[in-house]
Amino acid sequence: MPSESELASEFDVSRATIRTVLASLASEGLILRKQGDGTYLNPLIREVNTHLGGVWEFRRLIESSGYKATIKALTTETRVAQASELSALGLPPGSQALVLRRLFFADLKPVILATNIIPYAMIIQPAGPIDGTLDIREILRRYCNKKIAFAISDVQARLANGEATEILQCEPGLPLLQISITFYDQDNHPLACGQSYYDDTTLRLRLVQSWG
Amino acid sequence: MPSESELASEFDVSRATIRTVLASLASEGLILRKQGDGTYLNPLIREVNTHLGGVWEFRRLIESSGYKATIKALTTETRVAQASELSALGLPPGSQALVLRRLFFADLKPVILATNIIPYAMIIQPAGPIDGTLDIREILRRYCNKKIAFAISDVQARLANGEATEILQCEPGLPLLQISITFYDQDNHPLACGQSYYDDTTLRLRLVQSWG
DNA sequence: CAGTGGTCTAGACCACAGG
DNA sequence: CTGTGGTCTAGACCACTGA
Repeated sequence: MPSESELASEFDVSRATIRTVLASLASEGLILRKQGDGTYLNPLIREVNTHLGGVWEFRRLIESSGYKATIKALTTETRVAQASELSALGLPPGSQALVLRRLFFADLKPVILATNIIPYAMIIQPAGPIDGTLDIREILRRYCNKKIAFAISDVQARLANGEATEILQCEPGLPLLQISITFYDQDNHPLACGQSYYDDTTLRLRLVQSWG
Repeated sequence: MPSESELASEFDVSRATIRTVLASLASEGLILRKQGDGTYLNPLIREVNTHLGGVWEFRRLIESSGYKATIKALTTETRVAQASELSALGLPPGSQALVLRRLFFADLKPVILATNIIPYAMIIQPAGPIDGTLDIREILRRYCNKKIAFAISDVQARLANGEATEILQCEPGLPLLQISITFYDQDNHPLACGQSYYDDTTLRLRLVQSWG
């Protein structure tokens, strides 16, 4: 790649500005920087589908694995939140929540079953019909006017239960990745949570980590 | 937290220097920054054991989950590398490799069974006895004079096989997390690879991801 | 040796939040 | 309005690499 100075003069900005951009690319492992030598593209990066732990961006994850991603909204219902959801979202018992059930396909194969829970009180009223094929970030932005600052996720190995085997069309007893995630805003308030079952036989969860 | 200007004058450096540090902390989700307001510590960060996808730093992972980490070196042998190892490491068929087998304990419970493969040709000769309790980064640095630039890992759910159930003292058929990783240097050459089985019943793999 | 990235300075202006 | 973080400039010196 061109040197920092060359890039700086090419785009007519200071070298410091170029450096901030390159630093963020390097932290994701997209480029490799060698002091005294130069900056190089990482040729292996095409094989990676997850950067910086964004394990829940399923659409991008499927597409960067070379499949066509389609999202099918299974159900959109309002119900009383369960105990685990109440504690994750910091809600009082009996709170209503919007539950989005979605299925992600890689090409035509169902690979991820995702359930997202949003406190009903957080949704801007009047709540029109919610587009279940949207990214969770976009849903929170559009229907709740909230912005995700960070998320905490648990990754576990779980056996497929009855419902998951049926929807994902897999054998009972197949081990699946279970991803439980909670999204927070900048004030540390939980915005939404979710639980996903990930069939890793077709779609590998592959991530890169770099050391500057 | 103190403002950028305050920190700059306190440590007698420029604000740009402070910003570099804070930016790296924010990218790991350790602090939350709000324009027009201030910088805040993320109080939830104690509950997270993995930052930036460092899913293979098992010692740190165990300790940050509140357990005492001990590492037991099971075996250290030199053998012909297997097909999957040859392809991961870019070696010709028949190459010798050093195989490190290690067991990680959380308190007294075995939680992670890790196997690391290092090309024999990469080890600085004469090879003394290798300390199997060292971090893989430290092993590569000390015995190979190599530095890891980045790593690519696959995370999958797998059923415990006979050997893993025995060593990890778990039920046969228990789903485990399988982490397959390859380490690379700055020139994109593979340095080592590894395969680990992770019992997530005691130790949760919990990671944070942030959006600036 | 010349050129690279790594680090740093001392300013500047802007967008934004809170009182 | 003041103070915050976000962005940027135009320099500087250093450590390191490769020829």
